[in-house]
Amino acid sequence: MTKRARRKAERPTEILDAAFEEFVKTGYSATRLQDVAKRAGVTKGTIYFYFETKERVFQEMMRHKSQELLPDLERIAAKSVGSHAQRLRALVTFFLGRIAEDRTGRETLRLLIAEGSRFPDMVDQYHDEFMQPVIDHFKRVITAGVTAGEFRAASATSFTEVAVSPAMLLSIWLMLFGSRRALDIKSFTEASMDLIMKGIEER
Amino acid sequence: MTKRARRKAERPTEILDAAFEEFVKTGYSATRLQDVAKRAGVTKGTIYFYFETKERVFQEMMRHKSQELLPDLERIAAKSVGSHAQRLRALVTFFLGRIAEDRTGRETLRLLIAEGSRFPDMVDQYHDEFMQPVIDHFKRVITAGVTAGEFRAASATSFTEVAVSPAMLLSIWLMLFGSRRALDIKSFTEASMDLIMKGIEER
Amino acid sequence: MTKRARRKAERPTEILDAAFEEFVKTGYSATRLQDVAKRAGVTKGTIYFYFETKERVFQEMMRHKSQELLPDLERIAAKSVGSHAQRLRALVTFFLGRIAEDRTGRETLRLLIAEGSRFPDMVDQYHDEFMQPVIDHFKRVITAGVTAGEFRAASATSFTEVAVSPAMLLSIWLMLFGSRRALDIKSFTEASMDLIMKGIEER
Amino acid sequence: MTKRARRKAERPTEILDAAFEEFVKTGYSATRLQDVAKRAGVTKGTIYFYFETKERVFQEMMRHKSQELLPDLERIAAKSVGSHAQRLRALVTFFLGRIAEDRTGRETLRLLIAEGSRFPDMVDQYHDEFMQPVIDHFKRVITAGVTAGEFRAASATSFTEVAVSPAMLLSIWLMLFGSRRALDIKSFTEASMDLIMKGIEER
DNA sequence: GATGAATGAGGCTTCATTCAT
DNA sequence: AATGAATGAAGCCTCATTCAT
Repeated sequence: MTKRARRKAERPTEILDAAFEEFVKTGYSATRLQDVAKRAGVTKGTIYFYFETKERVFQEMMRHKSQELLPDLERIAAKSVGSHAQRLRALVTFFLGRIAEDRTGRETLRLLIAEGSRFPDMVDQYHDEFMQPVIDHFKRVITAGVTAGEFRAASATSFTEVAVSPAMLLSIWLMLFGSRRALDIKSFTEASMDLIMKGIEER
Repeated sequence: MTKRARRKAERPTEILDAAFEEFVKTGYSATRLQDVAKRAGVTKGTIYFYFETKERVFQEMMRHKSQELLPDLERIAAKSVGSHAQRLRALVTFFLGRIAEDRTGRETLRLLIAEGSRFPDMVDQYHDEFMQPVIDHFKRVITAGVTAGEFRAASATSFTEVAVSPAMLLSIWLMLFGSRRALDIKSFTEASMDLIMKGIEER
Repeated sequence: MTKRARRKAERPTEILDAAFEEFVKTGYSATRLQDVAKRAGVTKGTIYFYFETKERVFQEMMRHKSQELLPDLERIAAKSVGSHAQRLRALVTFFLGRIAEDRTGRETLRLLIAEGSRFPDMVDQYHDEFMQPVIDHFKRVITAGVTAGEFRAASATSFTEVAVSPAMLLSIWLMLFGSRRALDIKSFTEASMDLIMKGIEER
Repeated sequence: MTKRARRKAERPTEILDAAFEEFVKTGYSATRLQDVAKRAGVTKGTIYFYFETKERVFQEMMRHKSQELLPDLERIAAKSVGSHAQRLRALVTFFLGRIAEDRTGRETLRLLIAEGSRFPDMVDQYHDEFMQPVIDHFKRVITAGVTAGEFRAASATSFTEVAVSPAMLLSIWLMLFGSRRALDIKSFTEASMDLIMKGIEER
């Protein structure tokens, strides 16, 4: 494959990466495709060669950026061992840690929240392909723990959305306040773990 | 007071209310002041008689809409009675219930998330005047409960941000998925209460 | 006459004076009647009570401000004595001196030049009621001097517009460059006088 | 050079020429870029492709139009021969003749006078790059004539601004009154020449 | 007489999109 | 494939003018 051909094959991705940065910086409406082009090192025309409209660029970018967390989560879940409590701890640790590190995931969520009403399908997709699977991961481990007698059979274990709550707070806090009103991530993670484990364990 | 004077006094609020609806519908950039005007029953020019720029309309609107929850929270906290556990329950119940009912609060948060990078001062203000006070309310009750021996002295009770997590998940879920992917609010509230109370109570 | 009545009678003049300053500062189109009102210590509505439109304010202001130089010139001419050379010297001295001092006259000319194409009648009026009379004043003295044998009978004395030239240069220079590129008015006046007198005197 | 490239190279000039006509017709503030575009045979957007703002269009246009007289003046001065009196005559003849013919130069001056307070740098530039050089041209010839004993050593020859006066009167007269109050240019030139030459010649 | 809230036409400017090269 | 000149719809904002009080 020639260097030129390689570049050609990478163009769309380069454009979507550039689009991500620009959309994050100024939001959908206020972002100029001109700036996306400049950041990607191409010209406006080139963007229109690969994507029909600005909307399309946004949608493809979101699709492109949304598919990174889930595989890792599955990998973690697959190879997790030990008691159910240990497995749940591993899940929580990984998940919160990932959110703390993963700026892309947070910004994707931000864009989803910001532009959701303009792109309802995208929101549905985010729910079905990310949110619900994440909740289900938790549900699987927790339900197994209940069956095994490690966790209480109660509303806290049957409605696992609540176990994901700390992750959501962390996401929003980091995207909103970032460094301006810093959050002690380590303490927050410990507190979350403490609350969740003590909250569901059988006595 | 004459009819004219009465109108003048009410105009700014009418405009800000209309602005809220429009900004919520399409976001800051994509909202036309023209439409805000129409919704408020005035013309473009009138908006500029009361507010300098579109940015100013947005900021004033956010300020106007942000100051509704806190007083109620304080009222609840003030007149709460019983054990610390009972008081915490009352707080959680009120808070989640309020989020479920209060579309305005959720949409305000949505706008803050969406346009935060454009209005950093607004974000700081939101943290200082809303987020932190809410956390502090929880901290006060929980800390008192720890002192009284009702709650465990542990990370879950020292880092009270985590107790607010369910509220954040509920907010985001409702603003994002709304009716499209309904959440059983009653069950979620029960699960949250269950997790929090069991998670922090002394055994 | 009551104080109120007196104020009332002065209002139009106050407005025109304010209008002069504002129009001078920003030109006809860019001047806001709002600012004129504020400077005059009234509100927009009041201006419209006295004048039909912005155009009218401008026209009346120009009429108001244009009628100050001529009477003085006539007074000087009337009471001038001595040889024709002495009388011409007096005229030149007064005229250049007056231009140097009279910011109003210069700014009026500036506005006329700037907005002339919008107000052709105003230009005609300026010519007929100011420019031509000034030239005629010079012509009267110079022609008398020629008849008396003091001045040469030549084109320089028959086409007296040329004797007014230095005044025009001074006007434009002061209005354009003002203090930024200062002109030595005393030297300029001397040079003008020298040129004119030596240029037309009989030998 | 392709057709497209040729257009691109010519566009800015075409736009500035169109801008000149429109600004002359209605002044800076009242001129619509829309009309400039139409006259240039393009659309609004195209103007903004080449120039940042309306102000910029005006400034570039003034720069573009201001640089036409001086080179000719220098050419005339360079190849002038004969006595100093003859050389001065040539200069005056050329200068007044040029002003009479050169509508562009007069309109440029008109715009400068009209909009000078909005564009002070432009005024300074006009002084430094046009006014002063012209005066210096006259000064050079006259001073040489004084040294050679042809002209008197007096204020009229040391302060050469005065020798430029007739040109200024002619400019203003033509731009203000134009055809409405016609001036006999030939007679005016003769009278100017007569006054200047007799006014400075040694006897 | 005077006020100033309200109007709405109109101008500057931006930017998604097109298309000839 | 890629460019970038050109378009023109659309939005923010201004301000002359009106008119109820």
